[in-house]
Amino acid sequence: METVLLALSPRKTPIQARSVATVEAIQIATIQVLTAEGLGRCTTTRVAERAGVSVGSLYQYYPNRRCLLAAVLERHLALVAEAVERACAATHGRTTREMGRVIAGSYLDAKLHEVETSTALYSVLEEHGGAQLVKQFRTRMARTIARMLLTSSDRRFDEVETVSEVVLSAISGPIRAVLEKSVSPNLRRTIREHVILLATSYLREVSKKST
Amino acid sequence: METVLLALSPRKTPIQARSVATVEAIQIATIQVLTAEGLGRCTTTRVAERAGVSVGSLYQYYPNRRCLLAAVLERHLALVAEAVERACAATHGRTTREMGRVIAGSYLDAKLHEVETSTALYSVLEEHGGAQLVKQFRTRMARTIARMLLTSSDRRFDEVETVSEVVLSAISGPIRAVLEKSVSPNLRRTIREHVILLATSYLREVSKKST
Amino acid sequence: METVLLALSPRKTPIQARSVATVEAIQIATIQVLTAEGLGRCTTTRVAERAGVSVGSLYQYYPNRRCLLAAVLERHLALVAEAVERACAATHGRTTREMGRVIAGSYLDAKLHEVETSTALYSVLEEHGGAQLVKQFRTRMARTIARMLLTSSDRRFDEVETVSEVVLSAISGPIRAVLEKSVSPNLRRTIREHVILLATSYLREVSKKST
Amino acid sequence: METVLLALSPRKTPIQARSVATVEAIQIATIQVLTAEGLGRCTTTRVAERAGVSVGSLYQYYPNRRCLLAAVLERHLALVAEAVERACAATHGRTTREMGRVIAGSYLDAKLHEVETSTALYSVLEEHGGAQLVKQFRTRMARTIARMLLTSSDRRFDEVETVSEVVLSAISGPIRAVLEKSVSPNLRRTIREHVILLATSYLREVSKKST
DNA sequence: CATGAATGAGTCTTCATTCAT
DNA sequence: GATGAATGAAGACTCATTCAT
Repeated sequence: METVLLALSPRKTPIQARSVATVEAIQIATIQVLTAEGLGRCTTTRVAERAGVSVGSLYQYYPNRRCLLAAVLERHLALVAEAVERACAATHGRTTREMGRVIAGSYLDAKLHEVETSTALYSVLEEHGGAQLVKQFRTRMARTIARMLLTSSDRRFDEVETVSEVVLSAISGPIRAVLEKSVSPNLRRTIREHVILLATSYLREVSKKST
Repeated sequence: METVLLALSPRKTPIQARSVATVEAIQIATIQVLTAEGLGRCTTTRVAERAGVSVGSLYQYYPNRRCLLAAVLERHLALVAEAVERACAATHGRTTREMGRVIAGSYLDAKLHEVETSTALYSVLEEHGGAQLVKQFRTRMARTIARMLLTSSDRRFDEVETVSEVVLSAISGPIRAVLEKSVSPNLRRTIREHVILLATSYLREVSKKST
Repeated sequence: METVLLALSPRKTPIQARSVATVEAIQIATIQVLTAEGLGRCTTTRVAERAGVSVGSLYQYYPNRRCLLAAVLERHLALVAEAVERACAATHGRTTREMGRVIAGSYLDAKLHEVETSTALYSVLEEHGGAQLVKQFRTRMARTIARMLLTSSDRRFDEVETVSEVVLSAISGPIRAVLEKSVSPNLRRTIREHVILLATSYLREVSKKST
Repeated sequence: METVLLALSPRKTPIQARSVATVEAIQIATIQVLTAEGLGRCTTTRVAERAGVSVGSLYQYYPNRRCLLAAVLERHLALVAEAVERACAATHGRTTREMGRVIAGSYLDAKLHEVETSTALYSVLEEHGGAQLVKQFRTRMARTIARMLLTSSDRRFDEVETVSEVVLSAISGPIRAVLEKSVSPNLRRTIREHVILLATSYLREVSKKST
């Protein structure tokens, strides 16, 4: 619903322009409230207030709180997934080392790019079908990664499915830690390297040299 | 909180024994309700009912809902941490490979040992200071691991702090995935191996051979 | 209200024709929504949507929801009243038995003729001044009946007022029952006969033979 | 639920006494609010306020508004049904005329006995499954009446089922009219006689002399 | 100490109505 | 005139917490 509104709106007739602005404002407000107050206090009223619209308007675009949260989460996940997919697409046929680098790097960067949102949304994960959404997007990304791994120029993988799911989930742990603690740029860079190391060394370990 | 209560009751007179039983019942009930109904519907009334006591009694032991949840979470984290610490203690002076194996294995096993609890508690993490508790316990475990790594018989580590935090958080990602999806015992074993691989290969990569 | 609008538009210029069509559509939509969703969920928005017009337009014709409902109810009551009145007019001077037959029959038939509407509107009765409207129309019908009874060829009535009000209200009970239960055509015919019997026997009982 | 609470409470322990009082207060308040404000404005908040308790208490005894209204309606219907049944039981074996008199009389008296309640509840009929409740109780009463009619000392009935349902519903129409208009005691008495006449003449008409 | 009835602030959600376009 | 986005008051319902018994 909301995705549709956002996705397709090449022509913004005056009326729709207002709507789009409202929806946008609500999305942003949701993240702000989430960050400032926490999931528990992220009420529809507060979101609407922060967005500068009435509750009624909020409900015009989202059937209920659950869907609002899910929509915001989904949007974020989609952005991250797309970033990773773009990076993977550009790395087909390269070495496994480069692939590991790309996986860890693009994921980390995408998340860091919207730190606020990422952090705010962790709380939404466990409820509102958030877990399911994450699973869905993770599967989608894992598939992309698996496809890429099969094109490695120097190594051959068995069980690409499992392997890609494991790298992905392994990476997200440290990333989360980085996001939540406010680490110094320096330490952040160090950790970035470690995460890449984690990915590359694991990938090498579970693959065989291809002649 | 609850730990405190327990800690302060070395002598169990009949009356105190009852208290302990009640506290125990409440803890268990909390997890059950959490599992069955979700954090949102995990109300003090429901927990008390399930535990077979009155709400009033519940409030005798926990000043409020927040503390109840925190106590349950803390207890779980403590169990896991202790398991990992025990395992680490028994692996001082061994090879890095064995250490990686032990870290991943003990953590995974401890979590799997009380799957229900682990899964139920994920939702509590983001609220009620759960994140902080987790951070605290993770730091404690990371420290234990760091100490162990320094005793490695075959390898030398720089930045043990960072390394141990990274392994730990890297491991928890896949573990969580295993817990949430109900995977077949077979796949579970496969993943277990992969997680161990992940840990050992990373540890080798970030260390140097010690002469 | 709506009746007024209709009354005042003998000439139907193209524009007014559209208005009439719109009003008609709204009336029908109201009954449909009432039937499908119940009074509580019969909102102006839903009615407008069903009628294929905007809420704004609906408010062009009816100042508020209350009036809309009242108008629909009034229209229905008027139809029934007119049917009964026509039947009565054609029965002046006949026997009391025929009169009872006509009262019960015409009322029942008029109601059955638009079962949907009748049933849907029961819920409107108790609110929106519905009760008052009903009272008003019932009085009007009772008066018509009273006038007819006085022309009976074979019987003489005292208290025609009371008598006609009693028949009328007595008849409506069973009719309603027929409307609400979905009875078989067979049983329906049986009940029809009984209702007629009810009316005729009562009328005979409360009247005296006229010499 | 509520019926149960009321029905069985031979021993009123202190604690229950409070509950019973609360429930009673809520029931009364409901009728008062219904009378004073109408179904539409009969909100749970208002009822609670009028009853001098908190909304929370109301919801302790009734799961939702619907059930509250249904409970009040049911209680009233039960009272009326019982009155009619008692009267019928005492009239087995008598003449049909006496039976008609008893049916109409007891029904009318029972309703008049709690005019306020009766009137207030008409609005509840059409919603909240009220219609169904009424149908249920009417069926119960009709059955009682049917059984009685079969014992008539002077007349034989075919289709007792239909007959008793028709009398019952026929009677309720005028009764309602009496309740809603505030008629003079005099007219009320007149109408009472007419209703009885209605019942008796119909019963005679649909039966045959038994030898 | 245990109990569980009572409280009422705080949620989500709906809907009649208005008014800028 | 038509439209439908925006409004916000109001309602149903929940639940952490207290306290008289």
